[in-house]
Amino acid sequence: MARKSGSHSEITGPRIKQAALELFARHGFAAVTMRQIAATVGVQAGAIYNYTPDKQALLFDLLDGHMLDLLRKWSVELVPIDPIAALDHFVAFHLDFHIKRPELVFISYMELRNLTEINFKVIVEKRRIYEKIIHNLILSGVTSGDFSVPDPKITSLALIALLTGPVDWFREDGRLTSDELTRQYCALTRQALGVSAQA
Amino acid sequence: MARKSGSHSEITGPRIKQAALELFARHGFAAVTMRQIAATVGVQAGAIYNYTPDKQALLFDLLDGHMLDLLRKWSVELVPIDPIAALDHFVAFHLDFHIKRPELVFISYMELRNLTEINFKVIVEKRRIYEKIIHNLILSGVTSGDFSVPDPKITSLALIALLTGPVDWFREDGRLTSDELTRQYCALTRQALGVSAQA
DNA sequence: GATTGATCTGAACGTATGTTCAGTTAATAT
DNA sequence: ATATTAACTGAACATACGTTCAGATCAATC
Repeated sequence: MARKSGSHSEITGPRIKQAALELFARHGFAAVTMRQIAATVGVQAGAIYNYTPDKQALLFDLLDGHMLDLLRKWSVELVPIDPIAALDHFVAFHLDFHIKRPELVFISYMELRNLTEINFKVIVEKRRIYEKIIHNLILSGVTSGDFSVPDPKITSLALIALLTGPVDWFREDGRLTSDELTRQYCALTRQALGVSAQA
Repeated sequence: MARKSGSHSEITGPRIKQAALELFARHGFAAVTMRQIAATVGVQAGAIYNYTPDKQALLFDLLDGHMLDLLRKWSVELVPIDPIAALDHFVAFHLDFHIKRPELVFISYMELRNLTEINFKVIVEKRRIYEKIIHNLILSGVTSGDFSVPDPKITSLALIALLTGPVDWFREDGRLTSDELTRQYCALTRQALGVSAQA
């Protein structure tokens, strides 16, 4: 055997994924060509096919990896039992996770339709699992009397939209630190869920 | 002259726009071909060029028309002076306008990057004007003491994200009527802006 | 019924696409 | 030194793209 360590593949593979991510986010999946990705990495288009079977797999791996990362990271969080504390915890987690991955969040939202039917279903199922987390969280707060919302299902969808919004405008080097962002969104969501002023 | 009235152009033109809108929304601007649009309308690809100079203009006209429509419709609204009533009015207006045009809202958010630089600036400027409306509305409520928010600028951005979210999931024939949706989102935004419980 | 001109067809244009693959390169192991 | 083979090149493949345009079509006008 030749080229075990010191091989380029260990560096070229991730670089292709990274280039695909950035280009898909900036120009859209359909508008990006394999040659553009290759040029960004510094290889010829043919070389990409040593690392992915086709363009579709390149997109799917990015989205599926993103959702797996999200679910795995949440599964090891230590979530408080108290609904209000749990809400704060979720808000902080969701904001932190999403703000650190603006490109992945963006393409996960808007390149779903470019997935094949099978790949689409895989991603949607993972998303459904995540939505269930916040839904259950709201339900437990309503049951305990800590939250006051007219419709937990709608509120959970609204909350995700609210908490994902900052991805569009938050900048790490902006006038707002991520800590301040979290504090403000904790207050905002508490108000939105009708948590009484003290606590 | 021949063919003044009874001309096909009066019907084909709008049909091309409509087909482009639906296809752009479903598959993305870059993924849609002129031949697909033509086939949807029932003409050959070449015929489209009687109605638009190129594919780019097709996209721009949709987005610019959408923003013009939004700003014009708001400009003739009779907005209450009282900040809380004005907020309710804005929430109802924004939800109603956006829910009725899910495809336009979707492509306005995600096809911006496929505009040429000049066209991009035109749309972003119109969007800025709209954002200023809700920003000023919040500022007036904070000044009057009706609202309690830590940062009006961030809150205005969060509010737009919150109020545009339903476009993704609201269905006219779903279990929620648009009136109920409006009522719930009025309550949700009041809570989010810290409006005290009575009123 | 001949003329007009807006509307549309159908083929062609140059260029670009995703993907394949025979062959070159170069780092490792013997 | 030689053999081995992962990694990559560069050209080619069939197909598709946006756009153009000479000519066909046909309803309204004279």
